[in-house]
Amino acid sequence: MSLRHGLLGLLAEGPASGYDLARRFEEALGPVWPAQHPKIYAELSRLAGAGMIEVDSRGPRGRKAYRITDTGLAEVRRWLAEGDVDHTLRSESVLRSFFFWLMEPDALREHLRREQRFFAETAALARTYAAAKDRGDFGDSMQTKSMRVAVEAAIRMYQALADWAEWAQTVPPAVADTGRPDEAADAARAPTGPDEPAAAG
Amino acid sequence: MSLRHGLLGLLAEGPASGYDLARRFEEALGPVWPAQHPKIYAELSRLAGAGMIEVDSRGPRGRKAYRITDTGLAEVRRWLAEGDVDHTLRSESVLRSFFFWLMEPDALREHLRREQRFFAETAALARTYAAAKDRGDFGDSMQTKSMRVAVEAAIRMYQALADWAEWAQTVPPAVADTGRPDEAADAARAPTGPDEPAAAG
DNA sequence: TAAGGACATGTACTTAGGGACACGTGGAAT
DNA sequence: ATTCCACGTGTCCCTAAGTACATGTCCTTA
Repeated sequence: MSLRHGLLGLLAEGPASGYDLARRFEEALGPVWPAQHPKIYAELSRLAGAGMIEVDSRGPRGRKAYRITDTGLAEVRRWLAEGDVDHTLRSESVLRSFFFWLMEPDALREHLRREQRFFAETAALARTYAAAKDRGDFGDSMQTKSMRVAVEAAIRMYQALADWAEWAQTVPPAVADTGRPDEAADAARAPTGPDEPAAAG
Repeated sequence: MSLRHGLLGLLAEGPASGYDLARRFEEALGPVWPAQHPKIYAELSRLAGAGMIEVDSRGPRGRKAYRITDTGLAEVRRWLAEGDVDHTLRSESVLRSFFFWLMEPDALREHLRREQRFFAETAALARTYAAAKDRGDFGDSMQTKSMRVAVEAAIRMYQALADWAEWAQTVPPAVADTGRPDEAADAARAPTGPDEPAAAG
């Protein structure tokens, strides 16, 4: 349940409304931890109920800004100190790659080109943020420095994926010219013996 | 709903039971797309209902092996051909990094060391699979080649994250000596004006 | 002054994910 | 003979995530 801690972490930087937090999630945390506003408002209520945040101020359009409490601050810190990190990297791009052999060579090439472009552009975008931060455009608070570290992760991951997509385009000749995809597919549908052992571990 | 397509993709390689598929998801697809057996069995029923798979054979302990149908095969192919790829990379590791400024310098250093080690080890493990495949240990079917491409993604992503964690350890001096973490936290709790504009986009 | 868009908060509903529980079988080793 | 373990399939329930819907306000611009 990292949304809870994401919200607390953002509120540790200063008071913010649900709307603010939704925007920050979309803009900054979105790529690594998506969250829509309904979830955020719901979680804020829960956090307020648990005494981890409290209403800091009320603004124009029913705006409610929340402030983190000592309890809330202790909770984020506890979460950060606790070592159990979930290391799964859900990636549909990589999931798809397991099944590239089912694609037509042309479609695959086109797909990889698109993926490469997307990842390269995203990496480039992250680099411009990093450059702005390094120039000091956002000040040099500790929060900004952490953000810089997070952006560096984005740069490296997206660049790695861009490189991967580029590299994969050099492989397809081998993938493509092994035979028609339908051979294997026919084999799959044929009533063969029950098992083949799982391949990779 | 990629679980559905993951299952269809695996079944395109040949008939398999829910148990087999659960194992393959855990062993091969786990890091990029986790799925537990209850979800898998449920989804298999749904797929069978939709005529995308059918029972291929029954084995010893009530074992049911499924086979993909032409409808099912068409559906995976449709999914693969359709361009809408969800590019979010849910990563708790990176999410946490946004909040590194809330951690004590020592704990942070230790955390980063652990992360680096984990990612490096995972990358190394992926490399041994890649090497085995390159030696031809798993044959050279098209499926194996796709798997090799997927493994390459794992290698590069995990290596990127390992490098990132290592790099991050060289930054902390700056993160650490900017001031006591509690200053900012105190500021967060202080009843200041409602807003500061969201920083990064 | 009318209209459009950003601001702002929520509810309702549906699906996905994950853990706990439940049950039974076949084979291998003690 | 018994015991243990891997095999094998499922249900139940709670939480998380995501989409659609609903409502209203303030400000700017045509």
